[in-house]
Amino acid sequence: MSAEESIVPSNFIRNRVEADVKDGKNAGRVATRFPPEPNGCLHIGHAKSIVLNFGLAKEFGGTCNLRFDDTNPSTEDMEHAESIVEDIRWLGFDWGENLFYASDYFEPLYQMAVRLIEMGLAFVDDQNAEEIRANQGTLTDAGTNSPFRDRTVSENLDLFARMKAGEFEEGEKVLRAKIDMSSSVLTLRDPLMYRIQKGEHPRTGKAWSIYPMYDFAHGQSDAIEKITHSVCTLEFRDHRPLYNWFIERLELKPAPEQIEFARLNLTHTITSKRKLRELVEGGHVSGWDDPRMPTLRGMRRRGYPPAAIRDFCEGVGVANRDSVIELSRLEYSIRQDLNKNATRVMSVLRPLKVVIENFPEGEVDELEAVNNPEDEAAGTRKVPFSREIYIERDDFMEEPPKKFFRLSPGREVRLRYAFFITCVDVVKDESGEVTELRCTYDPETRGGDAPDGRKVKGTLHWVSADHAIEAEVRLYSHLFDCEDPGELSKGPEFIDHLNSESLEVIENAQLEPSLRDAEPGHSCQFERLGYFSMDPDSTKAKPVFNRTVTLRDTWGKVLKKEKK
RNA sequence: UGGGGCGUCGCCAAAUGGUAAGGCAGCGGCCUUUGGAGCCGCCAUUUGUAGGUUCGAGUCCUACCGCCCCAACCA
Repeated sequence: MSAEESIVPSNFIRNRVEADVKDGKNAGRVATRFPPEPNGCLHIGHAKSIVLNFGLAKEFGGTCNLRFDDTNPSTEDMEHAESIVEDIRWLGFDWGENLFYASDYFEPLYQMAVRLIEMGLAFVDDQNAEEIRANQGTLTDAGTNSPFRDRTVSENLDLFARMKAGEFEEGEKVLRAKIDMSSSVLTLRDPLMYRIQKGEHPRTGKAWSIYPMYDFAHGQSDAIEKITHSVCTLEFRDHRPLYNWFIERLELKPAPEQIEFARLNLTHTITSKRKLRELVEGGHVSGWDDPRMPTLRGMRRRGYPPAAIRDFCEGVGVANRDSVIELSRLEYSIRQDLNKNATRVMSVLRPLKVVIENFPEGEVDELEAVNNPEDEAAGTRKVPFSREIYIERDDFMEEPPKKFFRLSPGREVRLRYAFFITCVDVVKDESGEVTELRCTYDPETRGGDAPDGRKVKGTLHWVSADHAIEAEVRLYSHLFDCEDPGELSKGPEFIDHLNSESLEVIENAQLEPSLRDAEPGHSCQFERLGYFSMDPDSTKAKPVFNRTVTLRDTWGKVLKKEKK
């Protein structure tokens, strides 16, 4: 690790942990956990939490457990758990033997509930959901005590045991903590601890007919695993008093400490589980792994390197105030990684044929090209040059504006790693569309430099027409046309803000032949265009490449500005 | 509305009573066989507002303004 990389920005959580370690709290031990619910797909927001939790453990020589929060069998399944495992591994983290499930603790949790009943701190409530809600009170008014609140311990014990035994139907009874129905903290108004669910649990099957609620399960699970710092998002702030209440009453030691931080938000995207699902089910994207999705699977398919995602998550910092990160910050991390690591290749997205009139027909010249100017060890490769080549349509203009220094009639430019060429003629069809360029080349400039020292302003990428591989290229950009699709509570639905140009498919891109043996997942830079990653949809006959991210494009900026 | 949080540059974010880091974005320039990368420079006389305490305040106090979260048998 270089000195540069080792500079981890400080944040309030790291500072807290550091202070705890220094104070000798928990004998200096640090244990965190990442607690996903196996009912959805991991996304960039989860990545931040993963990086934070595993990062803390690593930095302080501790452990980070992966714990599935599987307390609601009606919404959770093992398929999600498996995909989550795969995603976290891909992101680059390892929990060793420390894979746990909240369902591992159903028995001890049940015993804890019994103890609270015995202490007179929990009771079985016969009210149904509507009644409980009605007696909950409002933000300003206290709730009212359940008529069943004063049942005797033995009655509660009996009822709870029978709930467990499956004697009651769903919704018929719940177990609640006896705290304070007039508390201004709503989570303290006799919160539910257990509800009855008759379905099958993916791991425990039919063994239980009662399941603990989040508030009753999470803190104690942390305590059982001897978690020292239980990091969660801001909306759980109000749950902290309850988190601590259970742990204190049950005298669970050492007591874990809940610390809340602000979840990650990104412009031009959404991370709400519900909305993500709507995108998939509504057919607005091709699936959970659509390269436009902010899911880890989507980003993987898009070609985002896991190290870049980690760098991004660390780079944006951790705070306890809501924030929205600009997408450009993510792209910066992606480019930074790929610039160092991706090999360069020349591919033409929108081909324009160029005939080199003075280059002998049938002859092929093998030119040497650098694989990665940022990494000498990446070496060089040979690229075939011949009489007919393709260049990018955008690289030719018949009537060039002032700052355009690519090809135009009479002008000389460099073909990268090859020769200087001069455009001598423009061939058009009846409609006036340019169909072909006739050029001459200067054999003296082989490799790209003129012995007489003359300079050219432009350097173009190109590919030999006879040698090129035809490919499909999918150009992606942000899924939404506004910065905050998630905040459109008033006004149009988020779905109405889908960017109609988030995917452009090019069917006949021409790739450099060295890409012939590439495998899906392979990332490279198409010089002057951007970074691309080979898609699993690829076939031998027709490779498919996804654009991961464009290169920074200062010429594009100039054009945009002049349009205005 | 009761409670809990939070307001530092367009976006993130440091600064823990000692005189406003850094990154992204943006803007200039240098360099360049990628209009990429790299390099150099510019970019908060001021921390939501108004008062107060102090030799000294982004940090402490008061009031006000604004934003977020909480009334699932979800997590």
